[in-house]
Amino acid sequence: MKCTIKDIAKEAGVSITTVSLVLNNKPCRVAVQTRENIIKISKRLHYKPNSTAKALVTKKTQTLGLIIPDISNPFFSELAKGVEMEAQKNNYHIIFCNSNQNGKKDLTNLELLISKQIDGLIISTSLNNSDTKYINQFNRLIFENELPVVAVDRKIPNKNYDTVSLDHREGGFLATMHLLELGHRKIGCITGPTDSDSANERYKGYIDALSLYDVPHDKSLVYHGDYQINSGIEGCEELIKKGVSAIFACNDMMACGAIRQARLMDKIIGKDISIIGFDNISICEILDQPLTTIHQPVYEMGKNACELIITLINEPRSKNQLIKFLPTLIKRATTNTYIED
Amino acid sequence: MKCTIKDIAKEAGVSITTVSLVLNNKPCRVAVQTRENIIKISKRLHYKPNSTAKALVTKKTQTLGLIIPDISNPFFSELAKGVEMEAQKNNYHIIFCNSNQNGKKDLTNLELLISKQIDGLIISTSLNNSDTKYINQFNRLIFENELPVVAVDRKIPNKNYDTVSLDHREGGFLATMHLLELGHRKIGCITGPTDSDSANERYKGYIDALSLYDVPHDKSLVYHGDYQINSGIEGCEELIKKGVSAIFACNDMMACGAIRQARLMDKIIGKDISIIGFDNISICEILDQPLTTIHQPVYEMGKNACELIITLINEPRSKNQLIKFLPTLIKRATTNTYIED
DNA sequence: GTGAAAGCGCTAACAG
DNA sequence: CTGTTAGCGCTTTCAC
Repeated sequence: MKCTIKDIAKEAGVSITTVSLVLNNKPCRVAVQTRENIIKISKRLHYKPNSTAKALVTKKTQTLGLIIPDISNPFFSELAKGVEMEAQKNNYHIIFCNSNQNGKKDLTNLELLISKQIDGLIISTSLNNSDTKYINQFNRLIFENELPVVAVDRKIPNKNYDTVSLDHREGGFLATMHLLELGHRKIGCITGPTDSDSANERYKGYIDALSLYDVPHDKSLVYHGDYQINSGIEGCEELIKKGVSAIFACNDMMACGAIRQARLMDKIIGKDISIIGFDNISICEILDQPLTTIHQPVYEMGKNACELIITLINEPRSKNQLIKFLPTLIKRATTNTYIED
Repeated sequence: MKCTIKDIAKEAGVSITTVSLVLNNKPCRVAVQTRENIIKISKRLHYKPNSTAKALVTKKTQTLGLIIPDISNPFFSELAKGVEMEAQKNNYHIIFCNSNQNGKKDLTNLELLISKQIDGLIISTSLNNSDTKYINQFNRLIFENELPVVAVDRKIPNKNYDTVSLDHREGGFLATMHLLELGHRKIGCITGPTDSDSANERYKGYIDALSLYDVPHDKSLVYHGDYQINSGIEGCEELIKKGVSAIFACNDMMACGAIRQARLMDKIIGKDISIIGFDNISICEILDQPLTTIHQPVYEMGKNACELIITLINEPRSKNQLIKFLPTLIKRATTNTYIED
């Protein structure tokens, strides 16, 4: 039932070498007739080469590892899609591992993937700057095994691998500029968690834009959130009390919370108050008042990371790349021109 | 740098057999001292067994294939998470493939996965009943390679593999019963696409509930949608005109559309009209008026599918299983007691 | 207690 | 144009 290269060789009355040569389209002069015969037989027998055996000798598994914090997070599932689609196109397979925001798991997953002889790794790490012990072990493993690595979204501490990420600062800038251009001057900001680099960058972009418009940076208009819906609600309440006419929420979840709260306070969104989010999660469009937000080209980032790792595999000495994608503004219904009251 | 069993053997001054024995904890009498020495050396050298080589001899790769239509769909990413978490627990890895709703890709993906010697397959197929040619090839491949298979959510046409799915009919029933119990009698239904089994089942559940309450099934109160937001909008408009006091939308996307439309028509949701969805996608909670809906335990389904495939791998003769998960009602803010006007 | 040797399915020199 | 042979890294009988 299961047939190997041997069975075909026997059936065709040739050596396994010849079969291997033919089936791999090697530039080798095999008589057209033998060639066709071998192909015919391999089809009849439904021959499927054993990639495990092949990998053992070629040292190439055509398999990539993908380590992410959580596949059920829309950001990462979209990323995974981009990676996988590109991989499929290039005859690679993806083994994915959830690390569950647990830095230690990044390490154990890496060990297992190395055991599996992956050709390259794409990782959005869960390692924190404080996990020194794991970080060192992680980097040593990569080094010892000469494993090509591409970091996505978050860089690996203490080491500069090729990286694909988003320019979060530019995103924060874009969002705030949009509000400024609409005439708003008293603009509140609900930030993300302070230990997140990307959240901090978004916040920096907000400051950048304000200073470009010579708007003094009033720290009392900054509410420190945690990317969860509740901090959107609480932040919004506080900021409205302080009289802001617009709010930049550093992610869409918090923007949703802000909308909810603003309505509760009888504000009409897009009139009494403008709200802009960040991420462009799918829900933004579905809302009965679609959310203005900053879009991250996540799919493209995944695709790109995959392209990059494949290049790295084929040209190990290619120079280190640091690709930053640019976010874009998606204007929808929650932001509008400032009207003095 | 990369070290094999041989290196350890040489270093320890023993044969590779002994090393293999020790490192695999084989019930073999190896002197405690040699044993400890081998373990120490393998640690020092950071030995990582080559699973490719191991697989070649054991015929087990500890790898599972996961074929799904689209990882970026929240349903499937949640499913994938359940599968992967359980796999990790059992020392299996997951190779995932998107088929992009393309039945033919199910086939090519399967071929590649077989080449990779996966131990088992979990699949939510994109094959339609009409793809006879591919279906037959698909089923033949599985059979010839004696590959353990678990179908999730959607069954593979023409063949009864072990299956993990949701009782969609019960879900439709639950949703409609909820509305009936609230006193509604003129209940509209926005269905899913007619070629989707699960959509049809949900609709059947709606009919079941109506008949239980002796409410005649008025076909004019059924709007045939396609699971997209727009059919929710259009369906809602039509149904409101027909004077329904409640709507069962067969998925949450359409329910969102319905809410949008109802508001546009100046109806107060939960008062003038009750709306219930299906799926419990994450957005339901975030909405400023959280959606009442039917929850599918997707994560558990993934976990279960993984458990099932592992059982199947270990006990190939275990009897065919057909696991149906039960949906649950999540009461939130969009449904309420019927008030006569 | 430990080792020699065969072999998993395949590729790749090297011969002929 | 085709076959012989060695070997990838590991497990597993069987012998010592």
